[in-house]
Amino acid sequence: MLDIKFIRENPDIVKTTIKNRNLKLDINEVLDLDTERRKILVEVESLKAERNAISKKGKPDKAIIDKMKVLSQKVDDLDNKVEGIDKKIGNLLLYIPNIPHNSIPIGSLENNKEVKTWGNIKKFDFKPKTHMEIGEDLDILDFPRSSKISGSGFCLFKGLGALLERALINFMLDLHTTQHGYKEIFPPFLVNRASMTGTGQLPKLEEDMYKLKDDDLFLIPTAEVPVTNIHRDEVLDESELPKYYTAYTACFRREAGSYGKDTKGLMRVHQFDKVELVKFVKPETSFDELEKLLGNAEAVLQKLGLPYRVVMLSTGDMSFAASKCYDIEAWAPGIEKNLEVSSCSNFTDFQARRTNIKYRTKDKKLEYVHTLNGSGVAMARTVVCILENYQQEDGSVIIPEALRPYMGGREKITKE
RNA sequence: GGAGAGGUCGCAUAGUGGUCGAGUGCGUCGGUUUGCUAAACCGAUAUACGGUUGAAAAGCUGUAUCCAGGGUUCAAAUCCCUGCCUCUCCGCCA
Repeated sequence: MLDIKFIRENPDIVKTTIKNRNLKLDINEVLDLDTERRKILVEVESLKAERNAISKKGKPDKAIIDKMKVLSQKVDDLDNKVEGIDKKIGNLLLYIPNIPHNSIPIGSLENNKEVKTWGNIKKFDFKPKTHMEIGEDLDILDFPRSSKISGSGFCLFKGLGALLERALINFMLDLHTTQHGYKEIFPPFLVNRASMTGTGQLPKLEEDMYKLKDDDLFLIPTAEVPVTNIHRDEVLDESELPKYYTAYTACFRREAGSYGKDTKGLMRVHQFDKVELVKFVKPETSFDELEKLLGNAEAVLQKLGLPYRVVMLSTGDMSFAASKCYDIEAWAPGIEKNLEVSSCSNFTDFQARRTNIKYRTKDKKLEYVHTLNGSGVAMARTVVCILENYQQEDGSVIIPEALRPYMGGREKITKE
């Protein structure tokens, strides 16, 4: 969320932001409430000062107690008013988006800017199969049975398919920890309400989350949630920054409201594996750190030899917490689609304010850190791309060289 | 799951209703002293939200915060209730 002081002092910037993001939102209500709140604060605080002064003198006589009763009643009333206003302001602030960086295009979906492509789209001498067909033919993906076990939108990996999944997890974690300087984290997959609110999934997106009602716990939709919350309500020292974390977790998404869209195979499933990258950095470095983060995610696809493009999202297409965001889309020749396998964002201090993560500067001041995260990368769709890009006419799938050490030296997936 | 103990400033501790403007020790920072170091001594030592002065840096000032949320009271760190977390023991368990 934004600082109310910033909104108070820069209403025009905020209004322009809302317009550029194609949102309909009136910040005048917040500004009016803020003015009213400060007016009441002046009044109630002076009453409290009076009460404290009397209280300090020790046991009062009857007349003074009567006066204090009246005074306390007034304080109560005004306190309730302030509390009510605070709640309203808090709610409204949750819907005011982050300020986009001035390097990104203004507009919506069609204004997204392709900033890079890598690799060559492979030409096939035969009609390439979809990953569903490949998975079934090789008996490594089993959708009928995952439906029996759990319902639609799940996947059962078998044999070398399961090994491929495990190999990808290990390959990515090793790459990020040994080559890119990230610390490996294995967090809880269930988190409490405070954590979900901190990273912004709640209260807006509660419908999209799997929830354990009896315990008020949520299944994480991404490792971003537990990993960012590692430092919630903490003050880091400047010398500790930047902090780089990488974590494998399963991710759980209800995908409510996306019925009928990309529902086939592994493109949009309720549970998928992902290796996530999370950074806590000093404000002045965060946009450089975003470029590095993007490079770390790209490295995964390059080593796997999967062609992709990088898209800089426009103001209208970016999540409201992000100031700048790149999507990486890998090509899947079977289903003939670009699949989003990573999204790398700089949230500036938007998330840090919400999660209350600060750092102490050399001259002992407290500042909010900047947080970033990106997928490095999301597994299910990457499996789609590997199967479809590396398929052979005989039905087998060549294993990318980078993964072979993780698959017992195997070079090919064939029917066992 | 059962029984008990506990949660106060960076850490450790004191604090059974008003004089708590939260004491003390340690740590940290600044200073004095000193050939240097140590010791000793002196001083400082939070955050948030307001108000106000100022061009700004910063200052002055008020309020809140003793795990969290409710309650009692003219007045709560202190009394009551609920929740969360930690520790000890018992039970169950991969």
